[in-house]
Amino acid sequence: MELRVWLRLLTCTNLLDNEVRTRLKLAADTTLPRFDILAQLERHDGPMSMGELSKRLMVSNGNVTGLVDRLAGEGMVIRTPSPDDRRVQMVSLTPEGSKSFVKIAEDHRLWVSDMMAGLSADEMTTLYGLLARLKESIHDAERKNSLEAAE
Amino acid sequence: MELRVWLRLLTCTNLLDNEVRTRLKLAADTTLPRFDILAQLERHDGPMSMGELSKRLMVSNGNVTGLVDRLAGEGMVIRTPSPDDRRVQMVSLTPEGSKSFVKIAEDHRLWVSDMMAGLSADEMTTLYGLLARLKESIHDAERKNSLEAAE
DNA sequence: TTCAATTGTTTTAAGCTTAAAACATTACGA
DNA sequence: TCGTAATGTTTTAAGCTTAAAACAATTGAA
Repeated sequence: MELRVWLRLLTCTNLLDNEVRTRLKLAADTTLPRFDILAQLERHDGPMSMGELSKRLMVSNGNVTGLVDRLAGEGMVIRTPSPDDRRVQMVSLTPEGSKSFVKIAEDHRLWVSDMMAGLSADEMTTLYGLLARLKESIHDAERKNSLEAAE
Repeated sequence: MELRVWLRLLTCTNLLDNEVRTRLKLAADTTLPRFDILAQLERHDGPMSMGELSKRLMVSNGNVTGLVDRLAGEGMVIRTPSPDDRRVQMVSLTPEGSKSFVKIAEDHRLWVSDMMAGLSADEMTTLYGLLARLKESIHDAERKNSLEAAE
């Protein structure tokens, strides 16, 4: 049973994820990782260091370096050296990047709503709750596992 | 609300997925895509063509080429030309590949069960049902979307 | 029979991802 | 002050992934 739930969870996530990526490509000729960077920058409202971006997005430093390279090449973001610390690169949205993000973000919200439209409000609430429980369960298992490993 | 459910769905899937990948690496020094290939071959019981593998796993042909290259390098699978059609490459598990798969598959099942242990049988059933509903909802949205695109 | 379309596989180019190494700079203790 | 440890970023090597191009072989219609 656990394997079947896991398989279905994976199927749903992949369906949704692929659909979002496809539409992002078609509608805005961009990718999800790049969109995520723009989203973080927009939310933060002001320049952000590479390291902070990497921490917020929970991806490696090197990954952010490459993504920001491409976004900078597209004129969506700009890198500026920090005045306080010469190791640090600050990244900020250009006006074009900001404009582009706002436009896509609204589409993105609509796509997701659209794909979940078949579930009632009650079902959504129940699903939301169960996923919270699942998250806890996974965390518990991870904790238990790392304790065992530490022995 | 839809965005919040989506975010939580993604979080759960990524947690579980990353944990499985990490343990697969630690316990068997392999990767999920390679494990998936072995699983298909084991289930099929007999040689399988590259194209069939690619269709079953729902990934591109080129992707399978690379994965099978690596598995063959590790001695887990073997490629043999089809006697019927000289375009076709058949892939089969070696005894070592089969042995290795059986060992890992049992671990894999335990890991997943372990990470879902916090949910009751009722909760699992409810979650399973809701995910089925979600899957339908996504398919409906995709269908609607492709009809619009065809206009 | 012949040749054009189809089918099966591999290669190529590009992007995402990570871990680890390499660099650059800062911080801090002797 | 000096030198080492820590911190921030980039580079490198490896793997996964796709779409599209290239190849190889088969099929089928004229």
